[in-house]
Amino acid sequence: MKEHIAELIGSAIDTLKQQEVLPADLTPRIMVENTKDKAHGDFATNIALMLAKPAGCAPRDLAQKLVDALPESQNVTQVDIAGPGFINFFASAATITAVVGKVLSEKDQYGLSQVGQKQKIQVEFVSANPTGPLHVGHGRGAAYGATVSDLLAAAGFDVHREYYVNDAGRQMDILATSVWLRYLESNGESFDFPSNGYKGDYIRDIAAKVQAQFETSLVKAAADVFAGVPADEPQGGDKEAHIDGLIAQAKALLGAEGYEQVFDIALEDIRGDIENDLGEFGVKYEEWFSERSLTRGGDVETALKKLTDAGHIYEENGAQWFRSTAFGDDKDRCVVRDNGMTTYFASDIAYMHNKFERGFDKVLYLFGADHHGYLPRLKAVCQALGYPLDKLDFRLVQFAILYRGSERVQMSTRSGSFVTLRELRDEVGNDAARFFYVSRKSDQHMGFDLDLAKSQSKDNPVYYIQYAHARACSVMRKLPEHGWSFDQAAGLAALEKLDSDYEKDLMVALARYPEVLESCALNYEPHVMAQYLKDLASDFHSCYNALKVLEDDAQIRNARLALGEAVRQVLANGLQLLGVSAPEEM
RNA sequence: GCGCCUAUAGCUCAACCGGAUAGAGCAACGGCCUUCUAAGCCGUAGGUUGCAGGUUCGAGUCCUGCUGGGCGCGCCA
Repeated sequence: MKEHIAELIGSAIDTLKQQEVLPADLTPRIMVENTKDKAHGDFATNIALMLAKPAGCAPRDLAQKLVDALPESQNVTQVDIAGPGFINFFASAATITAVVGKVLSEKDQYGLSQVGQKQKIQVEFVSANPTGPLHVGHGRGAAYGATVSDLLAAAGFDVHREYYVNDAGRQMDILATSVWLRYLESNGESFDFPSNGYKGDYIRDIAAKVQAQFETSLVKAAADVFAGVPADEPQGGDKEAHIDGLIAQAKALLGAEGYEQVFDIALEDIRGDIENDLGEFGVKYEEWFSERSLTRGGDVETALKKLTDAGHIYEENGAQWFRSTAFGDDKDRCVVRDNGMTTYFASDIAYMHNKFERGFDKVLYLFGADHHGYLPRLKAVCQALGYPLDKLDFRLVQFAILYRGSERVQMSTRSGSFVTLRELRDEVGNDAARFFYVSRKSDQHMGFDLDLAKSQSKDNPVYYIQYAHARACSVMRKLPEHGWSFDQAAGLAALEKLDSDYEKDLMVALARYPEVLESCALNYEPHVMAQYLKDLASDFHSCYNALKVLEDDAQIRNARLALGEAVRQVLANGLQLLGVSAPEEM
């Protein structure tokens, strides 16, 4: 309908151009909005306000000329000029009721868009280091990424969801060594556990798996393990040097093969656990992309060579640097250390190169807010590799600040004192957690009160929407008790009998769904969908309380059933996109 | 010190890429179940959109400065 009105206005503008009221070279962006106030009709445009200056006349005068030039339309019953020069359109009853039949025939396809034109978009999100279970902070990124991905798919994009597994590097070594030390403990060795090691209980669980698979074959005496290792912090030493010393000892005593066995058990256990956790949360990936595969497959080398050949790499102090300052970054970035090891950033370069090589039209990074400092260097990489910047998109997801009541919860992965995503899901439920996470704008800081979220009650807005859905189902279930059944054709034929504001509001809301979906997808803003569903549910609850569906009058009854079913369908479609279930009864 | 994000009702958050009287929920107060699920509905109250300027027909939205909060600035990952 908005498109239709925009066409009418476009036609009027063309007419005015011919009459030389408007300059011929004008190509205005015609904006048609839903009105907030019923007195302003159903749709409004501010076009006269925007074109007043180029036309050289007062907004209201121009509005009048535009209205005079508007073509006739069966869909429009009245056009007003209001306020400073808005043009308000009143839609015909048939135009408004048409959406009900459309929803009922398209069902779960209603609202899907082809705006993405099957463009291939790669979405990377969560990508937390596989050094422990996900905590509630990761949950927001997971829910946001999954919903944005699903919205993009619904908008006609070919979406490839990806989790980048940081399975290389020092943190993983610390993890593997922590597991091995716990394994030694359980085999009777005693020593002070390194202060910088991973201390969560899950480390012992993994150690038990090492035990089950290798029994005592990987046991070494504690005295040998700690021989020559720098002192730990509590003993007046340096905790970093201490843990690095232990890692070196683990590699030396176990040999490359033995060390990798422990390492791989730890990695696969935690990565698999994360995959299960996210899977239960309704968050699925097309691909779990291994960082190690970039190093081992020569991708890092290839990407760095490409940058070197293009003259973006230089050597200094025995290390190699990427000249990211040439593309607006604060400082140049090291890619190969003086000891010959490539940096984490070198892997990032290779990964981006790899993404582009795979032919994605768009590459979307969803980061936690603490990674915002990476944007300039990643944009630099994109340009240095010779790809246009508009292929790249970033969204930062702000942290959820945790509270227990009014008290702030401090979190640290290393110390093991975090609230896990799994704990949250167990206590709040997947539906409430998914909904809560995406109901705020992603770049907005979010206060997450655990006590409130765990309260399992009315405070969780998701129930409000689910209840509306369940109510619509409930009415349908009641039909047989009265000896009735739903006659859809009769209902659709009688829609014009639904002339209350309650019913009209509902139909207008239903008609908005496709544009809400499209806008959410293109702007990566799932919270707008959450908001929309709350509004739709609210309209439905109001209508439900004001008007009885199961009337004796068969025409009205079937018409209201048709409307109710259409609302139910749209609620179900929207909830599905948010990863929230749509229960038939509560 | 430099950079990014942010500031809207007592609390948690919206406001459709500059539009009409800034909206919901929770908390507070008052009504509505012998009628389709009261996890609901209706009503009342609550605001100088952090502060000060600027841009224009028009600013919560855009620009500048200031203040408060979050985060980031390694040959770490």
